[in-house]
Amino acid sequence: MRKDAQRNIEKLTAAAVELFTERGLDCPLDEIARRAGVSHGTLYSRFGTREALIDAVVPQLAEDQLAAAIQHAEAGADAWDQFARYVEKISELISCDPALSDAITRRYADTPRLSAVCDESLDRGREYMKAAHDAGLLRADFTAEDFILLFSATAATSRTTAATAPGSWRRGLAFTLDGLRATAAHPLPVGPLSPEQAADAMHYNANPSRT
Amino acid sequence: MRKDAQRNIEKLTAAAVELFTERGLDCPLDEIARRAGVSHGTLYSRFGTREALIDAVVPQLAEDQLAAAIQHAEAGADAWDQFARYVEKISELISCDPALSDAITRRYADTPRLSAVCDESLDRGREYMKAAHDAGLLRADFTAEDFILLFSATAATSRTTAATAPGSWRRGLAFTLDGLRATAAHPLPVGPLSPEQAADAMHYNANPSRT
DNA sequence: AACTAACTTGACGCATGTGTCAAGTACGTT
DNA sequence: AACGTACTTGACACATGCGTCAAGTTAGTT
Repeated sequence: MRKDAQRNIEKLTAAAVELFTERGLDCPLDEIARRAGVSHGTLYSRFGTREALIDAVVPQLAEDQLAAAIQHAEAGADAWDQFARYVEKISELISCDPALSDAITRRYADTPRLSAVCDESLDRGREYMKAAHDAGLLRADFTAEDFILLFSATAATSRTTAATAPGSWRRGLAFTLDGLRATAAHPLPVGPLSPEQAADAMHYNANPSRT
Repeated sequence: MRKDAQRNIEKLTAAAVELFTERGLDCPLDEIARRAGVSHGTLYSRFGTREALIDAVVPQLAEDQLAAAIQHAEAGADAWDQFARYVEKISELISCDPALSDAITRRYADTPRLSAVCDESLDRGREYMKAAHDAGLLRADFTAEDFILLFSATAATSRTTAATAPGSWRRGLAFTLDGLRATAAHPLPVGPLSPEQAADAMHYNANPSRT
């Protein structure tokens, strides 16, 4: 690898981090190249596909932030608190960083490293869930597959209200969390998603193109 | 107005109803023209803008369906039930009909007739809310402006899971509704949206274009 | 049946974004 | 310092979608 090529990769990586964070993983590749100060041909020749660029850049970003979420959760007083703080913090990440939002909701499929990072974090969520179940604080019919319902709801709410009422996803989430306490439970109208359904829903490639 | 022009308007209207319902209010105008069997130039000369077409076509659609929601709500046994059934039915409309989803979440702004229809339905929602408040069944800190949080969450969930687990928005909503009962209430982290914020959030023109 | 105004057409220009490739540039080796 | 290869460039082709308009067509009046 020649030095100039190496330098370009670094410039592209840095620009990608910035733009992904500002605008989400679907931002125009041309802009990334422009901000990096190279032609977009270079970007294609270095990374080939958007997915490859994402997978080269975002996992680190995600890992750092998701680690912070775990830390935040650990400060919880009891099992419920930890569960709630975990969900809140992930939601906060989703609402503050479009890149994280797209990562966690699995907007792009061919990003194995990124997926691994996110899966790992979800595993932690599952532990908090289990602990809260065992403590009898989280309603028993909440399953690991329900996380996606929480996160996609928050993602939508924060997108809708970001411009006018930035924090209000917290309000929506608080309503839902109150419904997740064991004491609030009423029978649910439909069963949980199967793990496969949840995985598919996660890999649902946004840009709805209801076409 | 010449007869052929009249006929074309009818063909366009019919095609628009179909495509809006299938794909949402943002479907390509060219396709509507194609399905109507006219050139897209005709569509532009008859309606001028997408908003004008929407406002000519969707209010009727919305009115019918929203009326059904009211009817569905009325069947509830008590004030809570009516409130819940109202929210559920609106959510169902959102999840089954992309046109309704875009209408209710106010995806396009310059559609006065459509807005009026939606506002009217929201007013009914407010009445159910009030009754449920008065009966002490709905948590006191839920405000009219919180409806948007509910609906945008459902819209997102049903978009995410429509392909794999069509009914699961009901599950997410059920969690939240359980959190809206007076008995489930815990203090909220942030205050309600102001009416202005809610209005802005509603008029938030989707197609996020986080640009 | 001729005429005119209303109407329709489809090609055009515009903008955004993806992905490719021949030609030109520059690295670093000899 | 000359050379070959790795690398970069920017124009190109492609696709989608919006919006316009001169030219052609048709309705319906005289």
